[in-house]
Amino acid sequence: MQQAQTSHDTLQPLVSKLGYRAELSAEDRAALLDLPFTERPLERGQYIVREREKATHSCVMLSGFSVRNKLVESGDRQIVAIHMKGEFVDLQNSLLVVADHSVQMLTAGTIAMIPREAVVEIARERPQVAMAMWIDTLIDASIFREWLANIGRRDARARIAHLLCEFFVRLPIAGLSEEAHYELPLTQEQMADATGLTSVHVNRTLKNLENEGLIERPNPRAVRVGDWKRLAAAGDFDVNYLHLPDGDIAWF
Amino acid sequence: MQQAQTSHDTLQPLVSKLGYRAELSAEDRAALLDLPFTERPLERGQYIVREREKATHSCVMLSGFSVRNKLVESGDRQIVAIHMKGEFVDLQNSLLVVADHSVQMLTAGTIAMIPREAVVEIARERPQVAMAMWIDTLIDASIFREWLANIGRRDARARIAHLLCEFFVRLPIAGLSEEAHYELPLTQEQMADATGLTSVHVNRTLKNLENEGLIERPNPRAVRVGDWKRLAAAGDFDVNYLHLPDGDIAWF
DNA sequence: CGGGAGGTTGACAATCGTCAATCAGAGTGG
DNA sequence: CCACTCTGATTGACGATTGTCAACCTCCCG
Repeated sequence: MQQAQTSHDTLQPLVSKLGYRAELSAEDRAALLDLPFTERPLERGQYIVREREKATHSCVMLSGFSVRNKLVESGDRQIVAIHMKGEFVDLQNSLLVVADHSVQMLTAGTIAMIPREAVVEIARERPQVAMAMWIDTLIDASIFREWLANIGRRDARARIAHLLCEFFVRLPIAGLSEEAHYELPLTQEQMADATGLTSVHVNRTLKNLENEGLIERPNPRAVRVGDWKRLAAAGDFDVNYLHLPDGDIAWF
Repeated sequence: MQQAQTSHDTLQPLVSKLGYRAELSAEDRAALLDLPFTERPLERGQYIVREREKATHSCVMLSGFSVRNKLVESGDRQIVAIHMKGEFVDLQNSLLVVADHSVQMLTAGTIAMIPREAVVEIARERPQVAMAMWIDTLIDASIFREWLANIGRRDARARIAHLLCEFFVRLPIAGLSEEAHYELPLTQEQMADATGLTSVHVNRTLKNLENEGLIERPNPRAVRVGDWKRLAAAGDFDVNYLHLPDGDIAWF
């Protein structure tokens, strides 16, 4: 079943992630690693799925960042989620058949494409795998809800602070940063699309957070958290919505 | 397993709904109807689950309306979903253990409370039921994404029009209205909490839609759709995100 | 060296929020 | 039947957060 060009461990990031969601037996893990897939390198800006198309595969991020976004009539874009290594990007699109949003690469990276039928089959055969994927979907939904509250009821300053906090927590868990600084994979315009603001206002808000010492920015894209407590307070940030396993939330 | 005071058909609205999501055998349906539950009448404003609490039951709406909401630090409320008859209200809360949002009755109504373990068990034993519930969760998430785009990237007029369109489509499917008019279960303040606006602005926006003939309002809570095409256009409304079975979307 | 994408800044406009008063309708007790 | 009260709807005046427009800057890359 396996593609020749890839090793048997390619899907390991996925297995690790799902292993947090539900107890998986050795057989469950082996079955996941044995899922058929095609590895595909993608460039920055490339589309994985387009709104209204029928998706035939589910994708797992192996490296790089991607976003899910929707277009509104005015032509404006709303980014509804950001995905990183190990995450399942469009279970929804392939199970729901007609995609209700697009998925686009934010940076260059690689994905593993798993045929829709293989996902359905493993879910049918292995209840614990199905449960883990279901819980993964539930956590996705929890993040959407938090974003709704963020965009609907917080001002620009809090929205940006909240987004920075979310990266600050999620990146190290995906093994993508250490210590208190990281490189943002988003342009200011993309941050605007994620927070319901404009790029101009995002720029001003970042400057503001910097002036007050909540963050430092060695360069426009790098963020160093100057004062975690104050940043979290400014963003009204409470990790609960990420539903992290106990071990990961020790210090937040 | 069944509670004495309730009939064997009480959960039928749930079975019908899940039956749309995936093929269910007669045994699957019987197993769902046999789920243990407690029927509970609730008053307007009563809480079913509170943020940060541990939920022990999943609830199915039997009558009335409920909302899921989150509070932000300023004390403002964001309504993230509205539920009606037949819908599973907090699968998420019970599987994720710690609730990331509250669930509150919008009107008086009754719910069926199913113990968390019974839900997990039926999902483990019956792959098709698990699949249906999973897909249900995916559709919930699709609605969250549409709301994100609505709140993040549309102006007040479009947000309100979109909300009215969503009710206009969902109510008859739940068997709760006919023809082109319905009674809104939301106060204007609640509409504001659902759209990220203020009640004052909701009021002005409704007047505006009325003046332009997109809707009529025999009384403040009743809505009669005056011109569906123009209302849908004003709200940038596209039913796709509700992922309705083909039979239901004929005329939208 | 030139081009382009993205970041930064200022002046100005507008959507939307705040505050506060008034109104309409439903329920309640006398 | 009539105050009385309470919630929700309505309206106006005013203010502010955020958007628009446009210029310029900076860095990277071919």
